[in-house]
Amino acid sequence: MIDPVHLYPPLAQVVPTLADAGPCAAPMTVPAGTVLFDENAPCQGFPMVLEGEVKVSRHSSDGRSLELYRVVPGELCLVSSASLFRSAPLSAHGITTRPSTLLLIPPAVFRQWLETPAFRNGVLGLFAERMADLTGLIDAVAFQRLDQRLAAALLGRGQNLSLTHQDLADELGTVREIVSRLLRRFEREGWVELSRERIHIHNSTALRAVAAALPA
Amino acid sequence: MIDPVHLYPPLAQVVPTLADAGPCAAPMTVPAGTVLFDENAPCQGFPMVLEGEVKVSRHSSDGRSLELYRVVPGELCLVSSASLFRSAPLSAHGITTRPSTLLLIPPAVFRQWLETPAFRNGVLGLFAERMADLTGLIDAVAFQRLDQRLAAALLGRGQNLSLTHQDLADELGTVREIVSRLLRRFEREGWVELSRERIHIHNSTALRAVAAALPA
DNA sequence: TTGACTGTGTGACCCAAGTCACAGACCATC
DNA sequence: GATGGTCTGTGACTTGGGTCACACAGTCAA
Repeated sequence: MIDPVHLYPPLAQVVPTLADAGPCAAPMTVPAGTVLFDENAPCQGFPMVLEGEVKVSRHSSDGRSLELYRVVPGELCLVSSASLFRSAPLSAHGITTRPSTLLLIPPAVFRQWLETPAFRNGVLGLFAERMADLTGLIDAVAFQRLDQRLAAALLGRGQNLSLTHQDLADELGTVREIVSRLLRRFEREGWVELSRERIHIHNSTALRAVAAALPA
Repeated sequence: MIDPVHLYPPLAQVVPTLADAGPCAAPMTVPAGTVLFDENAPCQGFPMVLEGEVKVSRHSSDGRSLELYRVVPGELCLVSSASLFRSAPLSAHGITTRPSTLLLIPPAVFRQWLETPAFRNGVLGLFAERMADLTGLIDAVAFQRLDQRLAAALLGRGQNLSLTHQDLADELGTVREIVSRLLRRFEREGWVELSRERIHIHNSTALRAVAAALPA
């Protein structure tokens, strides 16, 4: 099993406690593409990601979708768990992007862990982090053009991305055609090179400039 | 002074504790329009609204602004306080919409209060609530047309609203002209009646239908 | 009453983004 | 190598929303 001690911040400090209480929550391993929770089926318990990645997104009535954020190892998935703190569930959609190992912490245990200040701070820190993500997303969606957001989405994943235009569209909350068009533009500028399910980045500096809305 | 006992949920249960620790945090009263915190000047401490209202919004580089949510009596302002749980501040703008009384809770005291489970749950509930607000806003901005959002913004404030088109624009993250145009459309439909700084709602059912994107 | 200021209405125009309808390209596998 | 799936490119068109440049109406104070 994965040693929780190597989980990275901000919950790392809690790990001793976690290790103590470890046996009470069975870690589970699921393949990529597993739906952990859904618009109308919140999961009961606090999923902590030990390995892998969970993508949390919202879906519009007309079939588009928009990624809210991703949960990486060491983090708790708060959208799902947040519903345990309020009456109504937060409608969002959680899916693993790759094979993942999760710890599903029962509410009772979670509440008990909250007794320790370090864990508490970790959780509050996570909430704060998520709020930052969401407010950032809000003004991206409200105030930025799609080419900027697309450029930003391409960065920070290495030189070679392996995904479809539809994947990017779902991430940005738009449709495939638009992504294709913009990527084509980027290619004509010589910033990227496109092939099937593959984007190779040649000029990340230019992309960064677009993302920051600097005049080209 | 306002009796905290009458503050409404979700922090109501905490009030005994609050009353105990009351003297350590001086309540302060400020006029409407007071800027509590700013993009680059987070307030140090956890402001709890006892009376009045705080509007939290973001501003774009090109002068537009978008309301994130409002903090009403009994709630803590989390955006500002959230920065105390992470390295970077959450850049947002907080301003009172009317004369307000606030309790500024010092971090040390706050952390102490977190020892009591009821307070903890209240705070986590608030965080969850805010996340719900924000995700709701995200898909409004991403997936809804402006007439829907405007209609929604008009509802739930009584029959007679007294505000300028610019106020609504700032709330929705758009510009005045668009709001004027849409309101004019609503007026031509006979749903509202417009005069200077005043909107009278004649047909809230129709507005609700638009807000819900039902075919007119 | 005369300004000055703040709000409102509006028309002309622009552009980003979305829609529709395809045509190919690539890939698997039978 | 035929066939059906998934992915990609693209042109034509629509449209929502934003920009600009005004005119004009209330309101208030000097």
